[in-house]
Amino acid sequence: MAQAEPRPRRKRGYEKLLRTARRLFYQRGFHAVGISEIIAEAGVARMTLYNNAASKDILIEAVIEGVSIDVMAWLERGGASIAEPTLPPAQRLLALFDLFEAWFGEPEFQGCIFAKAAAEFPAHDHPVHRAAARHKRRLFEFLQDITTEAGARQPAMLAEHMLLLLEGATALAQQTGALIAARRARRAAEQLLAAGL
Amino acid sequence: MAQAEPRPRRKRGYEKLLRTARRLFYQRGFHAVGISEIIAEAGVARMTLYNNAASKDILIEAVIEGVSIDVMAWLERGGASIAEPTLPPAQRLLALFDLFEAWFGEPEFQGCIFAKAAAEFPAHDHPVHRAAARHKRRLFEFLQDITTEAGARQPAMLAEHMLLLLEGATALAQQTGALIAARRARRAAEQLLAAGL
DNA sequence: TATTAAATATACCGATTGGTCTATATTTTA
DNA sequence: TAAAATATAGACCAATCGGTATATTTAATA
Repeated sequence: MAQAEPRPRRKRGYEKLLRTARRLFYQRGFHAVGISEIIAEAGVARMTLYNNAASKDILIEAVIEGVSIDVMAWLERGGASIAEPTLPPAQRLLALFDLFEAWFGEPEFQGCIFAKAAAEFPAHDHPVHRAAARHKRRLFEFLQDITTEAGARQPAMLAEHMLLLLEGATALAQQTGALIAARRARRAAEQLLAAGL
Repeated sequence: MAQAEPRPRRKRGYEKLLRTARRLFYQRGFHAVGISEIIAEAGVARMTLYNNAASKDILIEAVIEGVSIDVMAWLERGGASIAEPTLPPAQRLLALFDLFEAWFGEPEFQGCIFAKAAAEFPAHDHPVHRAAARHKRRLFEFLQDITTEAGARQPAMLAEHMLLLLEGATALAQQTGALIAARRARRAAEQLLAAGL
């Protein structure tokens, strides 16, 4: 019964390409990073890209979708006790802000990759823009599940308030470099929770 | 002999170039729009750019700074009754959210140009990034003046809460296309004002 | 009016862009 | 082991990139 293999190593080159592209796009921007640089840094042949993605835009879309999947999986798996069932829901929401503060402090922090994607591909019907919007919707639903569970009077509104604060804090932290934004957002969240639960 | 400094000549071509660049950069992104397209659309010679700005980056910096000046002047002049001295300060803060809602509804709305600039020029010491951060600081001080005048217990914190909500609403509106974000942000602002005044 | 700054048109540059093609080699799987 | 994916190197492409050079013309001011 030799079945416990981790995963068939299919498309190793493309996966490495995706990881490298994710890093470079996030650190320097989608238009600022060229194909040649990505494949050189990934140590991969040019055709490894075009055999798997029809264009740079589609590669970017795949990167964005990959990040979204990873983020949501991490949140739902219980990253930083957010989904910890023993904690009261309000505490789990506030834990999110602590988590964001830690994120802002990381040296690689460069803001929200979805906000950046939507900014660089402003057309609402562009696949990359749509992928970014999709993620924000997933995030909202994730928050709404918690506010509902917390017994909020208006779960959707409270979830949107949390999302507004998280989004604002991330944007300000990236623009001004002031990671205190997370702490300030947490204070605001505490007050909104007190009013809305 | 202290002479009156020579009146700067009008540089009509360059000013038209700046206006066109502002529009194109905002609508489609800084890296996505090339020099040739800008000068073609402005109907201006290539050298009109390079006689006034040493590089594309410096042109972008000038554009950003110009937008910041216009925005701040408009706010301080009393755009949409925000600086209307007859209104109570709390109402003036809330008027800002109504104003943002109207902005989100404009067909040309594409988010915050400063957030986009900071996203496309992520290096904190890049002149364009610094210019964007500068504007956010000005905005914060503008808000802080009002919260102070309103007699807030912690004017700085309240101002940052307002900024977080405005920033978050703008980011979400651009990414998801949902202009309801402004209305939701206003509701949150009402609650935070009630708690903080 | 003479001077001079500002704007013009156009040709040019090397580098880079995203993308294609081909022919060979390496893995994976049936 | 053979067949079928997958990855390889690298030449090649037209188009565009940001930026420079030069010589000419337009327009504002002293």
